[in-house]
Amino acid sequence: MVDHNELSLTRDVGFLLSRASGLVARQAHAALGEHGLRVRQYSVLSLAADISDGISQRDLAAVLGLDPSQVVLLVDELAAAGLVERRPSPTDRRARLVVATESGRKVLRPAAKAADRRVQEQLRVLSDDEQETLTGLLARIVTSSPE
Amino acid sequence: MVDHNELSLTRDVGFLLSRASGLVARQAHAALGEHGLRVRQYSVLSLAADISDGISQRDLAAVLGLDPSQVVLLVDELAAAGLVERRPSPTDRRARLVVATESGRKVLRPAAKAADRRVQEQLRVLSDDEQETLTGLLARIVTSSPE
DNA sequence: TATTGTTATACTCTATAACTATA
DNA sequence: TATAGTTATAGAGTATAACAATA
Repeated sequence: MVDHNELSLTRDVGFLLSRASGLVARQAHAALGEHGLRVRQYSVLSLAADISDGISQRDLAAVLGLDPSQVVLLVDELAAAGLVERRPSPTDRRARLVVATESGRKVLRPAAKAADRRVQEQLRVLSDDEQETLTGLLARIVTSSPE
Repeated sequence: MVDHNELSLTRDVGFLLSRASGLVARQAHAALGEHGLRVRQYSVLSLAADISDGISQRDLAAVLGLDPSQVVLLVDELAAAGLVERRPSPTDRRARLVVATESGRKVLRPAAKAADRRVQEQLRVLSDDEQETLTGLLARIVTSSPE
């Protein structure tokens, strides 16, 4: 056995972020899998459902922190499953707006609930206030970072 | 453009953890790369250096949250570079203890400093107190999770 | 029987470069 | 010239299963 308090990694923010993220992602992945979604697909579908006019793939990539080429494949998969569709942008003939279909919204709602329930279970070591604090700190890191 | 405040993902802990972790890992990866290390290799080397008697691969896997089979490859790479060595355990002939070599410690120190500097730059949106709070919250999530 | 380390495999994630069509 | 989307590729991360040696 190993005493965690002796280890520099135990106080390393990068390591802790990676570990915590991995643990939570694993739970989310398991919960979403029962609804036929991977985490990445879920996040794309969630964004497409949030923005009723549709969102360009470029904006999807920016919000998700992904390369646009990765978004293409994710949207391909969701479109093949009938959960989103690509519509031509009325203002830019290069762009294609990704919109959640009715079927996509029907899948999204219970999937979101299932994932949230699982993640909440895992975060129950933190009080509601502490979870709020964590969310706020993480959001500031994310929004302050360029690119 | 997209207004972040309208999006459910912007308040999703799992998403924020994944984004923040990715952003920090990218910086750490860039800084460590200049010292010939990837993030995973760095964390193994750091643990091996912290525990002077050596640490079994099984314990490495447990602390790092990795599968033991992944640790084999990481230790292979570090051993090939002369940064760690595998010693037979005096008490268990199945186990092999991973120990940092003198050369490994010489690589580790500046690498750790470079990575820390880069990550600190990225986290400068948070005060020292806030960083402490974040670290504490993350540590509780990690240590409270089974497996 | 269970555990330590190992090999193997497959899938996902991440990073990059290059191309097309439009702006 | 620059941008939106696309295709292609390669390396790294992650998840499993199975096996030999040892406990």
